[in-house]
Amino acid sequence: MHPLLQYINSYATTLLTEKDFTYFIGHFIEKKIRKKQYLLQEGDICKYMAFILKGSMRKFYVDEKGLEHNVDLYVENWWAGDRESYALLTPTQFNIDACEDCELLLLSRENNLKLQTECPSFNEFRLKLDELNQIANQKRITSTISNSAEKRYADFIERHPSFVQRFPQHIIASYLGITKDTLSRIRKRSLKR
Amino acid sequence: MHPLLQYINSYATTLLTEKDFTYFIGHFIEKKIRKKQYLLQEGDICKYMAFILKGSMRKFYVDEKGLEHNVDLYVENWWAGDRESYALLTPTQFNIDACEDCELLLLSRENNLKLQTECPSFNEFRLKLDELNQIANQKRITSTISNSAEKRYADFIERHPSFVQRFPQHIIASYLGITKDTLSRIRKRSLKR
DNA sequence: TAAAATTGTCGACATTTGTCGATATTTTTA
DNA sequence: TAAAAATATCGACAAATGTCGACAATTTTA
Repeated sequence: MHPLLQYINSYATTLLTEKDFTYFIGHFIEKKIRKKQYLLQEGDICKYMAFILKGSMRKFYVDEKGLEHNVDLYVENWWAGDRESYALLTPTQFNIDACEDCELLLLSRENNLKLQTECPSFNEFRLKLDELNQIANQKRITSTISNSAEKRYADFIERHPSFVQRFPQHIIASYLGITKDTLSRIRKRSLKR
Repeated sequence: MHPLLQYINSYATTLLTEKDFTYFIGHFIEKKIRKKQYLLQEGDICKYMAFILKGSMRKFYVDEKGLEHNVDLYVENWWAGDRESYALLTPTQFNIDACEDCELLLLSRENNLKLQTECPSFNEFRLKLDELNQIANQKRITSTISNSAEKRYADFIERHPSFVQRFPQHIIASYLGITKDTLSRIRKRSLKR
């Protein structure tokens, strides 16, 4: 089964048939991008939401001092994009690039709206996904405002065990809001226990 | 016009008529709660999402040391509740209480689902609200992981100027992930400029 | 209105985290 | 395969933030 069909149906109560899926998938554009290539760059309008079939990506912004801050990490079966820019058609402040070679399915805003009206399963899926997303954001915010760096890293490992292998430490550190040096110390300390 | 009708219509493209609204509002329960009373307590299932007509509330949890961490602040025209518990019917780890006397409109999960299927404007509104919510969460996460306490407080004032008057400092401090003492110092420093 | 609770501030000190330059190792590129 | 870039670690020191006890001012409660 196509991974996107499997994914959609894992969220919907009324399943998409293989036949409907053929129509459905026609609204997506296949795209491959190689490691370090950009899907989105600061100043662009985010034209597509990208469903990741294979590979990993990160979203980051560059502050006044020129430092990168990684705000999101993505792997298979996640959506990469800047929702603010996508919805409001404003220039994004973010960059998204590939951390590993990627296979993506791009969905434009127009096709997104089209599927929303034409395809009830997709609509339901969208609501469900937003719900889960909000739950995940709540957890991340809660952890970030109330825990030490050490506890945040422990939470991170628990929530995303595979990420530890797939993203370099300095990117994970930035995602957690700490420096690579601090993360390095935390890991060293944790070995001693 | 009823504030909830005004609110819904500010998000929907197809407006709710006054007549439809009469049916619509029938799905909500009016409730008043006084300052310091609880809407939700740790261990409860969150049965209702509460639309705030008047007043202010906070969502917080109590850590192992017995310290409160304020994860969300709410005022008029916001929704208070724990979405994870509401959607998945799991016991919540959060508490929600009133910071000022409140007038609320409660929407049960059943009525929520009912409105979703029966009322297209509500459905559209829900999607739109989730979208804005995610954008706001992205901003909060970005600020929290990449800025100093001082900059986070400046961001907070910019995004929620009225909150500074309506919530005590120690609650705002906790919301920002810093101690009341640190916030007190930050405010003192900022006076000198 | 008096007592109690809440709120905000402060100073001294402790702890956590950041900064920077150096270096070793691994991975990528030419 | 050699050179370059990326990654991870380290120590010394600096800066930011937390902890704690005290206290004054304000608000709430009885």
